Amino acid sequence: MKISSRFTVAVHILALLSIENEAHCTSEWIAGSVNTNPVVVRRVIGQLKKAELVQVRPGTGGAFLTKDIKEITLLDIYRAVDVVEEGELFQMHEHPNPQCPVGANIQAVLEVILRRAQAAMEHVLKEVRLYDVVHILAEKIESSRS
Amino acid sequence: MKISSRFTVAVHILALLSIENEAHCTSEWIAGSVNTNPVVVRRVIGQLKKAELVQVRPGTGGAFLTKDIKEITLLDIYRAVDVVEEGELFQMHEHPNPQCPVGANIQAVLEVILRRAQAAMEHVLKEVRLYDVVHILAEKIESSRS
DNA sequence: CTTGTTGTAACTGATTTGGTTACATCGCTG
DNA sequence: CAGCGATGTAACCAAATCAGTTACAACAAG
Repeated sequence: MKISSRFTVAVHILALLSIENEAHCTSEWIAGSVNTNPVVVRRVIGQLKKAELVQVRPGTGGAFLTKDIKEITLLDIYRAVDVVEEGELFQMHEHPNPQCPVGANIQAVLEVILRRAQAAMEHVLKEVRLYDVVHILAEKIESSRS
Repeated sequence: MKISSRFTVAVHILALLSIENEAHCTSEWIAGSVNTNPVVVRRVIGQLKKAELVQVRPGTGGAFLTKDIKEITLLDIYRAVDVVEEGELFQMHEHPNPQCPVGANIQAVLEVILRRAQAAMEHVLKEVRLYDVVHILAEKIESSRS
């Protein structure tokens, strides 16, 4: 089971908006970079708009960032695209037998541990800013140009 | 997107085998505690067998642990049930445009970061032994008995 | 030989995902 | 003011995955 590519696509889009900030970034153009369908891009951008990370010029089109890339963490993006419910990365089996001592208590025990595991993962995302991604990306682009 | 309940079910099963180690633990009996179908239990036990965490008495049936519960970590169980491929918790979108500088490089940049995030999560699982789960569980059972 | 259990295959319905078509809406521009 | 290009959204689809279920051959013990 994998976390939906919506998340990595969203990071791709935002990095693109940052690096190509002069361009007219239409959904079709972005879709060309991601290699997907423009509607998929618009759906993701819709979620990023709700999270107030981007705006779209009405009528003429084209998306752009609304925040400093130092102010956006990967966790913000991850939350924006709603790819994992808060505290529910791990699925529990519903209704274990309350008559069984193990069944009655296992969920509570696991919940604490698994939330901690999920939090550790999300903590890493929180520590990485879009700025860092763009920065590393720009370095790679620069060095591959030579 | 959630990680399959196979994992939490597997932990439930192993904790049960440890706590009720005198009982004749058939798949049907275990299914009664988990509240699922015996075949689901057998499937999970099949994976736990491959990982050499349990054995099943042939013919007469009944599963039992083959290791000390201090020697089994939640990560071992998580790997046994094969619920997330190694290093692939996050799905990337295939074939971003190599002509686009961002498309050509974004994957490599993200991979490093996302592997780190996944590793952080799995590290927490590695630090928790089945022993710890059983221990907390036994405490809860004891206190709820009063 | 009968009984109880396992291992496995096969099928199901539900859910999610990503892709696609279609279309109303809205600014810009000629 | 009419046409063009872009957006937002609904609707539908195929593929994948899950968990549940039925069915059955194999096996050990009594």
